[in-house]
Amino acid sequence: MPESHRDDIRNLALFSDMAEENFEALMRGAYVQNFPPRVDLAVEGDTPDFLHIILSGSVDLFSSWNGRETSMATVRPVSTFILAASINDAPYLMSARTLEKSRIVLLPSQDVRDVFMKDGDFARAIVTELAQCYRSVIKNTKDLKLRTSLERLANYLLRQKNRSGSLEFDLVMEKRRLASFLGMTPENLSRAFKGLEPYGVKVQGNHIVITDLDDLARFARPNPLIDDHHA
Amino acid sequence: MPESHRDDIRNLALFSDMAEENFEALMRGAYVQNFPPRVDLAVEGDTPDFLHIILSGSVDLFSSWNGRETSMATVRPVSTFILAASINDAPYLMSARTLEKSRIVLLPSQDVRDVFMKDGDFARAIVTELAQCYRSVIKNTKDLKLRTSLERLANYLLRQKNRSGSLEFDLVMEKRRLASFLGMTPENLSRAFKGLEPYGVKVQGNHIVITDLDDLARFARPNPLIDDHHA
DNA sequence: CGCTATGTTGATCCATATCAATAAGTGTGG
DNA sequence: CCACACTTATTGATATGGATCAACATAGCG
Repeated sequence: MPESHRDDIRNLALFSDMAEENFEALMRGAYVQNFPPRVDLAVEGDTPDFLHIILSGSVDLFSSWNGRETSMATVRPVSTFILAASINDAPYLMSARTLEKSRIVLLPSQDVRDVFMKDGDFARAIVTELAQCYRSVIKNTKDLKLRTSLERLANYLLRQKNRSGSLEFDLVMEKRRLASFLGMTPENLSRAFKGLEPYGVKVQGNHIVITDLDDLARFARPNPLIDDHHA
Repeated sequence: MPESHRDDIRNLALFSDMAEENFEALMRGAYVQNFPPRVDLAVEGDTPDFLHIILSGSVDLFSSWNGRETSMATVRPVSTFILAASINDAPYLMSARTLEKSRIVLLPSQDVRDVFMKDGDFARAIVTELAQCYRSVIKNTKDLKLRTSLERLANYLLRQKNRSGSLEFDLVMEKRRLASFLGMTPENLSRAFKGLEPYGVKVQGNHIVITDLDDLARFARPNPLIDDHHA
């Protein structure tokens, strides 16, 4: 594995505090792989052979039931995914698929569990990571249960505005997937964008311009306990 | 604190592996309190002063936004709640309220974090607990996004059947709260119960009888990756 | 025993899904 | 580089799941 990747991983909060020898042990068993778009990395129900770390590209986490499918999250560099399943040695609850060409590190789950058992600092870092994941999912549940689809879209756009730091930005995923992520159909998303026009949202393709932030915020009523990710 | 409570807590997976002296340290700062029904134990947004352990009774975890409210989970003995917020020292994402007369242990969050920092076994136990919580919420999200309310109710009844080990059981919560938990209105729940009659579900008050398990299961299509809690 | 909260039922309304048709991209191979 | 195929996005018409409103019934509880 190239030195630069090693450093990227080492700098992740999850790995930055652990003993050097334990980190080395993990890296010895790790390997990096490049995947083309639309490759299945994991299927829900499978046992987690590897903890995944995404170095570049993006990965969709999604779930299916009874012929229906929904997008649960998008993973972007540099971060890990399916940590809970790896640690618990329990079946994946979500499938993972590359959205674009992606470079991914695979750490054998058994190695991760071995180091977890002997390195208290690693265990503590995992706690922090899982607590954040847990809180993110809770926020997502609140978003789903307490808001209409129009409100979810409005707040999503405000979050994207904050991430980009600008009132103009491009959507980071296909509208089709955004709809699924927000829990609606593509048709409904299309109409929802139209429905936000009166509140100062302009849409051209995947380019968004917020022309009246106050108006949009007044409608969306963003709330840190739902919308501030990593808080 | 009475010896019997001490043992109940010590036997929780979260506390069973930690060093005796650290457990004692936690217990020294702990105190037990009895609450009547409908008492607010925590309000979302508050900073987590205590990790709560429920010894008897039951507690509702719920969230609000913009005048709407939804029940997120029910906590029953013996287990802890709002662990993620306590460890992260981040604001509560859910409010907590006793549903009935409840006996609850309060552990100062600072003590918990102190022991967490020095006891690797405790840290590992927290990982296991959080990983389970995380997976539960993910399952809940899948339930919400992939199923209609009728399907959610059908699968809920099958889960209750498994917990009780019998085709006849009583609902463990008010229908009003069950509706909120399942993401529907009380009126809709009432009609959903009616809608399950053709599949062999009999309802009298809060007593449920499943008269045709196969038929109900054929409609509900339960799935371990959504419905098997603690798996 | 009444008071109050919960549960049911009916009528209606609204949000969202579905179905269908078209348009607009996007990628591929000739 | 273009033509074709295929996927995605949009728009309209319609259906339906679920919410809301209102009336009434029921059950705990003081």
